[in-house]
Amino acid sequence: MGTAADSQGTRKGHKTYQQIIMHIRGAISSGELRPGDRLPPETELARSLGVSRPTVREALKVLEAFNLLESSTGPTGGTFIRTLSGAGVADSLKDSITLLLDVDELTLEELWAAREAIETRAVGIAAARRTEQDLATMWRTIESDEYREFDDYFPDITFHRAIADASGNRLLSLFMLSIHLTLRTLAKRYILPSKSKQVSQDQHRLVYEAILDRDEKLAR
Amino acid sequence: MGTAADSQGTRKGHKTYQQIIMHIRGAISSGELRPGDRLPPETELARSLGVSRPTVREALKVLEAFNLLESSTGPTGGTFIRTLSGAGVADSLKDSITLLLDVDELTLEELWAAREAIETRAVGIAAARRTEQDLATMWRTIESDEYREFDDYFPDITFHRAIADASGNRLLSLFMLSIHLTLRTLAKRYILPSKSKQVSQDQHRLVYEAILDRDEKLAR
DNA sequence: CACGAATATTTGTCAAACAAATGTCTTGGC
DNA sequence: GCCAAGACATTTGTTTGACAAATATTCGTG
Repeated sequence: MGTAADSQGTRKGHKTYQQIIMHIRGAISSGELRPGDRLPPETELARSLGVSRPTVREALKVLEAFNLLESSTGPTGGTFIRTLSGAGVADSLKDSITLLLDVDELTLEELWAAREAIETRAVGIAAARRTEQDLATMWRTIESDEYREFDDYFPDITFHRAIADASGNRLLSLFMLSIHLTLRTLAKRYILPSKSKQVSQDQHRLVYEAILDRDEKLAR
Repeated sequence: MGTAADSQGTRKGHKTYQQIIMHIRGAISSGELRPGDRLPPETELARSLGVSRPTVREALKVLEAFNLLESSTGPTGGTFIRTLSGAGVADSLKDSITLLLDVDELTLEELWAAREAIETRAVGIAAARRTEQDLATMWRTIESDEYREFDDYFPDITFHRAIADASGNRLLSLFMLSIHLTLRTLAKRYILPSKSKQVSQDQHRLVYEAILDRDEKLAR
């Protein structure tokens, strides 16, 4: 068996609501259910699955919490398959990382070091495979007005995301984004001393130019 | 607002069951509820919160799916706070990554490249700050019989985890573990051509000796 | 003393209903 | 004919009450 209990009861699932979770999850994995698709109403789902509505709902609420479904009321409402995105996963991951920090299963130093480690690699990869479009995006984030107004706490995020995206690796981007979201969450709790925006911006321009020159070492 | 919808309704929570999720989650974050603690029975919880039991259950099932709670029946049973661990988060993350792969929001190449990127950094950090105990653990994984019997598909996992652990960064370890769990899951689906175990083992010994010598470049 | 059955407790599931939200349709007025 | 306001229909959200299943404890009996 796995080192930890399998989340979502993906393995055993002898409980009814877990079987339903597996069922719907599998349908999404196989492409049988695609983003935008609408599930039958809960009562009908319950009937067709041969279970009661509360049991169906327990399953739906779990899948909803994992950003796989979304529900709304009304005639045009219902339960819909969400568009799966790294951003959604990163947001969930942010919650988990925040919790680990809260219970001291992780330190702020480790979080920061991980950010540095991943970003360093991402910059290296980005420098090697950058495209004109990536450069344009990065340049825009440095120049734009929106850049400064984006977030009082971490205006950096947009820029760092651009770097991660330029690496062309969506998993690294996901990890980076989750770390940044966590930092932003922390910043909202304890008002961190805001770094000088101008200094930050200058540093960004240096990194940008290094990537422009494909100079991996300098970029790091 | 956030770039993506906040998972678990952490933000708004105008739906009752989401408020309960927030409530319990907050109690765990603040340390009010600690691992091993037992929640009141569902009926009593419902009464004290002023809601119905199905509503309470929808919240509990979500928290259970996130590996924060576990339930069992019987007099000694009930709902308990789980010990939060990176392993649990990594396991959940594995499910999400697997789903992203299924719907082509991620490629196997990106997964593999991310593993390489993170591990490379982890090895570098590990080489710089390795302890005798870390070395002992790594050596044991190379030598032990258990090492070979651990998993038919990826006996590497134990060794790679030892590397990540030696980096002293639990977040990097978490990321690494989630990637390895994903690979193992994929390996179980499609029986991958098994790499030569002896070759793999020899490579591991080389990495080990490099870390022993604190030679960062060679380790990479 | 040992062992099995009754028992108590807690989660798991079911059933039927009402409340809230939200489009759609109808109807009345102009 | 057109438009707006209210009635209506549909779907999720929530409540109530009950029964089933699992399981540790207790009690009774050999």
